[in-house]
Amino acid sequence: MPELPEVETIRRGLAPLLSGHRLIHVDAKREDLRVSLPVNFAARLEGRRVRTLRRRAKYLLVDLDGSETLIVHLGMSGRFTVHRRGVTAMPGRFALRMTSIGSGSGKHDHIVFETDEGTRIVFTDHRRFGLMLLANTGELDRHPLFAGLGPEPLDQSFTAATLNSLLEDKRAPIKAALLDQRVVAGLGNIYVCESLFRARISPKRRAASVTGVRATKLVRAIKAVLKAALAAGGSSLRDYVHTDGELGNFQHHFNVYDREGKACSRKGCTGTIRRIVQGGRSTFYCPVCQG
DNA sequence: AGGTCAACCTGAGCGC
DNA sequence: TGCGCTCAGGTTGACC
Repeated sequence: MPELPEVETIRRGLAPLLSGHRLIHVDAKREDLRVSLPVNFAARLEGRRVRTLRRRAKYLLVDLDGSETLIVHLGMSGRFTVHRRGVTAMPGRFALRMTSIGSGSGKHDHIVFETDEGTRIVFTDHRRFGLMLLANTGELDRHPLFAGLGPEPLDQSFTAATLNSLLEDKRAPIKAALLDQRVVAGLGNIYVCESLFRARISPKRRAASVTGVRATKLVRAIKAVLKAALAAGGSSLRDYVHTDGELGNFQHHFNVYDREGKACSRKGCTGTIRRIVQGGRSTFYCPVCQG
């Protein structure tokens, strides 16, 4: 599930449960995620108080007292489930499952956090492409995971001029360039496809040729798509269908993603959504709108 | 140097 | 019911 809108939705959902609270117990049932957990991971977290939750690109950053930050990446299948005593729902929408049963004993439940309120937050990741690391809060910008990241697409500083300078000289197709986290940080396959559709730019177009009005439209489209997805609480796909809490519903607003063979949704367009493979990943687009 | 692709891992869905 | 194949929201390291 996790591109920028999903990670941000999770951040907003977890923040009130974690900020200002102490981690009383941490249970690392499995250490071999994409990167092995730091040594003594659980022991290093137990007793620490959470200051704030931030997000950079698709990373969730949990600032702890003692100037350390827990870095979390959800990979392809990572998710958090919240279990509160007797509580089965929370206001608002997030891509979190709220339940009072079955806490943390599933086959792919890898890490369980318990706070001083008795809230249990379970990290589940069946493909184990996610990661959790610890780093000094003050040195995050220089951390190898963050040093090369491009701008946040929702920042004011992300403009057509910014995008232009990032794309010049790039011979790769615009689709591949936008997936490159060094160009823009936080976009994934869904929102790249949706943004290119909204800007009516062919995914096959050479990145360096996206200039002028095209760059302006693309930047606007990226921001609009991300904001709409955020307002919907992100997208919930596939393995999320069995969840029993409030979930994001942006998947119902997809114009191209996973819509191969379906009619283009743009009014008056008679095109059919096509699926092609670029860089080993599916691209969905309307050959009429995005010719 | 930059671009492309396989690999990491597990499960779901499909055709037979 | 089961086998074999393809595909999945991401990232990275090896290769041209």
